[in-house]
Amino acid sequence: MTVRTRIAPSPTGDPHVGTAYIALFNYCFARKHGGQFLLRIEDTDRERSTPESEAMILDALRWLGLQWDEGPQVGGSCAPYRQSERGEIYRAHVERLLESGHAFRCFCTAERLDALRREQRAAGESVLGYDGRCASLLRDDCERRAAAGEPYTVRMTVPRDEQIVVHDLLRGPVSFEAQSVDMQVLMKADGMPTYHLANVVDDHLMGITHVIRGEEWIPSLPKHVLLYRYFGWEPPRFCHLPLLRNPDKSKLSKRKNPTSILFYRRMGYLPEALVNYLGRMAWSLPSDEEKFSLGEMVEHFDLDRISLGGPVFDPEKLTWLNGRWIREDLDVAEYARRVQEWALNRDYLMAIAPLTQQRVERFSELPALTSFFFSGLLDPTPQSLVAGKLGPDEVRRILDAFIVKLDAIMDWHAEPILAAAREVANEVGVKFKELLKPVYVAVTGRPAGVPLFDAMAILGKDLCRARIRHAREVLGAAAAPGDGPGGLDQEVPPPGSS
RNA sequence: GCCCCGUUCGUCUAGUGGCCUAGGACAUAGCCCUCUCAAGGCUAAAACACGGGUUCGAUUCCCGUACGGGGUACCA
Repeated sequence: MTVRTRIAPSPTGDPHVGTAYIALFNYCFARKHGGQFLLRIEDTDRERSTPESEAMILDALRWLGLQWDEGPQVGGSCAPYRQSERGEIYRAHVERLLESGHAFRCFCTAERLDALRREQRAAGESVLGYDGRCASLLRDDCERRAAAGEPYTVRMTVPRDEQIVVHDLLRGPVSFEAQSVDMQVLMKADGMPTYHLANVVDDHLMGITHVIRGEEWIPSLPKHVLLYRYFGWEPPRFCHLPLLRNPDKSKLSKRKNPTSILFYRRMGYLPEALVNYLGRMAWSLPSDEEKFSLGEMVEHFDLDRISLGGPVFDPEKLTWLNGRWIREDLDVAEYARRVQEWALNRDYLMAIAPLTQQRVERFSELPALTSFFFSGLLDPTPQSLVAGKLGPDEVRRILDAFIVKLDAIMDWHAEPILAAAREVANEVGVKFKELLKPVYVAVTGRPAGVPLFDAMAILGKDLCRARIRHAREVLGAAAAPGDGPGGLDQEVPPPGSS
């Protein structure tokens, strides 16, 4: 049996380092065993999935050297590899479950489900979840209501009084009480499958032998094995990797740490170094040598060498590793070429040129005017950030609000960024012109220069976010005791990568 | 609340019952090298969460506790 693994990102945002981390382990495992590594796009969430995000994720994985054998842009015998294009397949499989009585139509409204959850929580019930009301509906009635156009979802049934035991390659047997498993929705009212259904159907149809994914999926393991059983399929082997963490040990999130691969590229990290560092997360070479190439990782890859404690993603150590790659693996010519490729390339220079041409009288003025385009985090002083008419508190509120607004921008161009800034000025109740001053310093490190929003568009969302957040921290530290940075730490799960 | 997973220096890790006086690395501090700064070299401080078993012997195996994390959606 040929080993087949996959990375199944959902295109709902920037390419996440967590996705690359999971992809890396899948890639290494497949390569090590002479198998194939597939890429599948899990875009069943119509609200949040975008083609731009998908393109960035594919580009980022390629940049890291994690080329897939089958998937979008490559093709393969199991095409299509985009779930939004596999609707017929899921519908047919849902039909099978409906026929066999392993699934039922549910006509409950979102309101009722919300109320149900609230009641269950208030009553302190030990098991939360769907109460099974529609499970007992008569089949004919259901079909009639469905045919009449009443919206419905399809849920899976769950057995009672059973221990569901699943073997995880790293943890051994993991067991669950069947009655604690929710009657999961398999097909949403819009006709799209949920992750649980699509994932099982696709993994089977695509011949996936080993599902290597994040630990966050362990709780839904029983649903998945139940589905394999209902379909009469042999389940793949499961292996759940520990999650990458923030310094406070919570799941890695962009609020607390830059998580976009684009950010690391923009900061001047080498793909070799980033892959190497991700390979050091929860894994080690038998020799314990810290610096290794993707090829070396493949050669020595062994799931048994994975440690289960969730590793904290440490940019400082990544930086040290990157330094080693720069000075040990590039000759001078290659080093120069990489630098050129990084930011001294024609595209980047052409983006910057129109902003500077009217503002210089000699080329030698260029470095000072544009240095922030080639920098990482800046070091604005508290004084420079509050140099305008606004007080520190207002500046704090501006920066906090701006970060939130920026996060919501999908279409990263000057106009939406400008619009966001105007909204923030309104909300905080300051003049737009006054708002501009601290933001300008936070993003460029200087009080004035090239047009701000064009510059931000070029810099990219992550670097802007990181700089503004850094400026916010600078201000927080300068504040009175007890007035530390606040309002920044609301947790939002990063896009999952399964 | 309930379910599941985890726990070696601040951080990444080595360690699969005796080789452990627990090793390496990042970060920190000191020294050396040196035209500056890096890099490099040397040194220092720094960990087996706790309590019970099992065993001649537990960092390593089992149980419990504590702590951390994840899940609990018509998101993945």
